[in-house]
Amino acid sequence: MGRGKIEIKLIENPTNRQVTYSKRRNGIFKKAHELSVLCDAKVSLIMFSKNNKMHEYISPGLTTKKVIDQYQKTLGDIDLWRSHYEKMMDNLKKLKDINNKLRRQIRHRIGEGLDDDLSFQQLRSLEEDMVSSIAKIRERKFHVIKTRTDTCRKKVRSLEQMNGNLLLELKEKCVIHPQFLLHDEGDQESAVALANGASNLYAFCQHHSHLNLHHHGDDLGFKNDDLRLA
Amino acid sequence: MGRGKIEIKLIENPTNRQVTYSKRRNGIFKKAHELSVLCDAKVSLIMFSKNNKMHEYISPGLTTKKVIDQYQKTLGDIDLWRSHYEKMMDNLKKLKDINNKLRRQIRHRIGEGLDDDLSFQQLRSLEEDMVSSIAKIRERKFHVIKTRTDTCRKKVRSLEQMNGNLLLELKEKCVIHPQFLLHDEGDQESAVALANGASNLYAFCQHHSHLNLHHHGDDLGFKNDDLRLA
DNA sequence: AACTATTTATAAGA
DNA sequence: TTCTTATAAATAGTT
Repeated sequence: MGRGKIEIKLIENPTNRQVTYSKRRNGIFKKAHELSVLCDAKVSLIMFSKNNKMHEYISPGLTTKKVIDQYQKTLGDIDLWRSHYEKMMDNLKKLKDINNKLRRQIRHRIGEGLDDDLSFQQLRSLEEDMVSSIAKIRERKFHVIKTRTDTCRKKVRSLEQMNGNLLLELKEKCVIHPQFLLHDEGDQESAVALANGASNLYAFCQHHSHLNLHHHGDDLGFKNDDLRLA
Repeated sequence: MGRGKIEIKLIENPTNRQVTYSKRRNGIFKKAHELSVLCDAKVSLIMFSKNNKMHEYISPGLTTKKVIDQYQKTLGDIDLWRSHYEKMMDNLKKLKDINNKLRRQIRHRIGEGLDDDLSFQQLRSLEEDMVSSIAKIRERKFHVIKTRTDTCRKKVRSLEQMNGNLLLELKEKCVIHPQFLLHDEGDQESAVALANGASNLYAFCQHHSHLNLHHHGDDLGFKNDDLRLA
């Protein structure tokens, strides 16, 4: 803006440079002040000319010291936040590394990526490890099956006991009301069928007394598939 | 500069204010950079918006820290110089005050400016002081006169002694060469006259023996006026 | 330091 | 936020 356009590069002529410095310095100071007033901003403008002469502008009601203090506090906060951020980034990186190692191990253990970078020794070691792992798994499997089988047997015994009791009760009732007794086969299968009938009767009672005795989730410590396995 | 002219006062509308802050901030940063490049100046521009968001510009190849350090050093130097200057000014002022008091005192003591601002008490005190001072001066004057008189008497005695000796010497010489003896009056005045003649003779002898016995300045502790006073 | 032809910045509007 | 544009302001070169 002026008689001619100028390139933004060092003005070689010292006189021109000095004149331009003066003029533009005043221009910037004016603009800084306008910004302070228009937008209620805190502005600190410090400049040293080529011959180290200092000039400064500071928003009204402030001191350069105050601005510098606020500046340094802000920087400090940024540093604080940045160090925190950097620690998080470090953690993230470490976790990703571990994650990748684990994924690789898993791939190896499911037989993938074995020809990538595994030495024979590593393969042998992996194999051994897998064999001993399988042994452990089997041992555990048998233990679980045995436990479930035992549990199931206990249940069966308990139910048989209950059935026996119910059967006895039923027979007593039939003595009092003989019309209930259609057949008298007295074998095991009949007892079970009667027990099922009793079970249905029980469900019927639930419905009418508005009680909710259904079990949710695994509150009682075993699930449907436990029964299926038994 | 814009579609309309605006007054330089706080923009009340927060949206407008924010927009203007953004635009003008960029404008100032651009100008700061141009100044840095055109004039090889060190520019540090720190600003905080109304909601304490910070923005800064710093000349290429610099850090805000460096500028702040230089700023503080410059301020320190200014303070240092100023404190030195202020001490000098203080001293100067004190000396001027003392000077004025002394001048005033002197004026009073030579009887000038007595009606300016002196109370009766002060005048009485001044008078007393002057009287005692005059007494001291007189005392000293008499002491000096007495000392000089004594010194002079001693010289006279010494010279009379010398004269007596010379007179005796001269009489002896006259016995050997009687033609020198014109009168024989033997009284005091004659003795003195003869002493003066002897003095001349003595000067004659000096001249011929090339001895320099003249005394220079006050090497001997008394001067011509001492003799006049005696 | 003052002037002025130009360039640049920007207020308002979209 | 960004773009446009009429207008205000800054300033380069000159006196």
